Amino acid sequence: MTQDSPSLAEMADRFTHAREVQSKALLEDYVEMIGDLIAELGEARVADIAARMGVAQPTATKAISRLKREGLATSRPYRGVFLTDAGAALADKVRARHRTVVALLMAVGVPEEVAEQDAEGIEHHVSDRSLAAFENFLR
Amino acid sequence: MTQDSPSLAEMADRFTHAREVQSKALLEDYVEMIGDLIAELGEARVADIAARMGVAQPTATKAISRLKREGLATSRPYRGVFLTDAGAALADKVRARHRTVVALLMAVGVPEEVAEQDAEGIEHHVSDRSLAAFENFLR
DNA sequence: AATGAAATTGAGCCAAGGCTATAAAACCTT
DNA sequence: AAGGTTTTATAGCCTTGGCTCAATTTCATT
Repeated sequence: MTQDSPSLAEMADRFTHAREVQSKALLEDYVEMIGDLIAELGEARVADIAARMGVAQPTATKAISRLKREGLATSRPYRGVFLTDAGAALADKVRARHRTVVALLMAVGVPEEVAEQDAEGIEHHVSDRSLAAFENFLR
Repeated sequence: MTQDSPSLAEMADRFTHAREVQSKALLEDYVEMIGDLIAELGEARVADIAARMGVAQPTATKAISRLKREGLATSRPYRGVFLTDAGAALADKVRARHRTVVALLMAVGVPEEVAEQDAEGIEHHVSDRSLAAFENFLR
C-alpha cells in the first residue's frame, strides 16, 4: 500500500512551503540572469536584464533593489549590477539545478524545447533531495 | 550537439510563460481542494478550505470570489462552495496531473514524502506535452 | 563643449494574495 | 423563541510584482 493519508496540518504545510518557494523564485531567476550577463558581456545592465526577463525596465530596477535588500547584489546608480558572494553562489546553484532539471526531463522523453520551457517554472520547486535523486538517476 | 542558444525573445517568453502559469496555480489548487472536499464530505465549507490551504479564512473567501469571477465555482452567502462544470473538469485534470507527477518523481528515486511536497509546486508547470512524456515513461 | 539620444530612476497606478479585527448571519440548545 | 457559539463576510492594511509616464543622468557625436 502507499501511505497514510496526510493530516490536515501536513496538507496545509505543503501549500505553505510551495508559497515560500515561490517568493524566492523570482530572486533566483534574476540572480542567475545577472550572472549570465556578467559572464557573457562583462557587465549586467538594467536594460539587458529587463529585456531578457521580458519585463519593463522599471520592473527590473525594482527587482534589483529587492536583490540588494536581500544581500544578493550591489549596484551604484546609473551603473551596472554586480553579485555579492552570496549572490554568485546562489547563481551557480540555480544554474546547476536548471541543467539537471532539463536533463532529467529529456531523459524521460520530453523534447528539448518543452523541457527548457517547463524547467523554467519547475526548477524552483525541486528540493535538494529531489535534485540528488535526479542526479543519481541520470548516472 | 545540443541546439542554438535561445534568442532574446525566446528567453523572455519563457519567463513570461512561467509567470502566467504561476498566476493560474493558486486557482488550480483551490479548485482541486474544493473537489476533494465535496467528494469526501459532501460539501466544501470556507472554513475547511482555509484550513487545508493553510490560510486565514478571509484569504480563502477572497480566493473563492476570484474562482467565481473566473467561472470555476459558485456559492451563496453562508452556504458551501460548488464547482461549475468548468471547475470540476479543471479539478479532475489537476488531480490526475498531480498523481502523475508524484509517480514520476518516485519512479526516478524520490522518496514519497519528498515527492508529495515537491509535486505541489512542480505540477503547475508541467505542460501537456511533458505530462504525456511522463505517462509514456511510466508505462 | 553642447546637444540630442539612450539608459536609469522615480512616482504613482493596479491586481493578487496574504493578514487582523469586526460585523453579521446561521446554527444549536436549552 | 432566545441566546450563545460558530461560521462567513467585510473592511482595511501590507508586500510583491507588474505597468506607464515623466524626470534625470550618462553617453556619444558633432
